[in-house]
Amino acid sequence: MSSPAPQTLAQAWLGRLKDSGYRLTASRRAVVRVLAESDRALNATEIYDLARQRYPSLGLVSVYRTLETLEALELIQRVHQPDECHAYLAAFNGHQHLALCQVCGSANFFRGDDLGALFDRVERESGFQINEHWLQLFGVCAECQQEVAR
Amino acid sequence: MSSPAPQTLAQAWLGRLKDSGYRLTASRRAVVRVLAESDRALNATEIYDLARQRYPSLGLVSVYRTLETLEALELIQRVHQPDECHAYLAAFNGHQHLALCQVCGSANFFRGDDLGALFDRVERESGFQINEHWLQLFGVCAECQQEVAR
DNA sequence: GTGATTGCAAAGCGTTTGCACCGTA
DNA sequence: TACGGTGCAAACGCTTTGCAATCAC
Repeated sequence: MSSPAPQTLAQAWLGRLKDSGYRLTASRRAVVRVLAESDRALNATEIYDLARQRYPSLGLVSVYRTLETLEALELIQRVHQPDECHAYLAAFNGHQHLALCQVCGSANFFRGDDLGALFDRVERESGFQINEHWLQLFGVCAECQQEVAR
Repeated sequence: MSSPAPQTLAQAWLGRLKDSGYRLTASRRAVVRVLAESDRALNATEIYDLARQRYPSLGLVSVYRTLETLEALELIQRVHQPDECHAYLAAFNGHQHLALCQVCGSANFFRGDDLGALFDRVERESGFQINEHWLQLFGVCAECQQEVAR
């Protein structure tokens, strides 16, 4: 039932799809590869345009349906930004947080171990019970800073 | 030119609108009052429904246009949530952060003084230059916890 | 008086649904 | 072969635009 050890993220996702009872089709492969290989969050239209380079007869509807499936399997996650809240990115496990570059759009996860004290304080002071949190940083990644410096 | 000291948040916003050269109309007053008096983030349709209780001939288009104006003046801010990213809330100055109740929807700001160390660490370890950040907590407010306990 | 603002209707855009055909397992 | 998955077209819901009438100043 279980697939062989995957060499790439895309292969791992395809294995998960197969193991979950989904069929491996050209449409799904194309969408999966685009998302698994991207370092920035992409919306449906962007994925559509990129994936059609590999598989021209892909339909936009299949992109939406594949996004829904991948999100349900927690392989990808939706990313909210000031002017774009329907973009998707490979999901990470555990409590990681996002740093989004405002120049190139690249997304990087970082650890947020130091947040515990803040959460404790808020719960103590306000009585608010915290179930979940979002922490996102917006700025300029190291690479883009070097671009500007040149 | 400047308006008298306002007694309420709604009056303060109307003063800012007037001082900025906007006319005070019944539509704007209705939208301003609804938003200034709400403790939860509201989207255009919710504002429309609430504001028409005060001013029935209000048009939905005016809600959208007033939201645009209030956001440009930084009197309100857009709030992103997992399933709703076009809701608006009174804006707070300085670096406050949001705690959103998943039961009643109420929004509360809290201080995040303790974040400096985390940001320093991220900048040092990754070279990412942080310009802005979003921190939102999702959970249950003190009032709703008591409701459940009853 | 006059020009900003309004509500209506229509257009626009991104997303979802219905359906007959296709291709994976 | 069976039925899950597809692409197309149409429907849908939210938001924006065009415009003549209105109303704040």
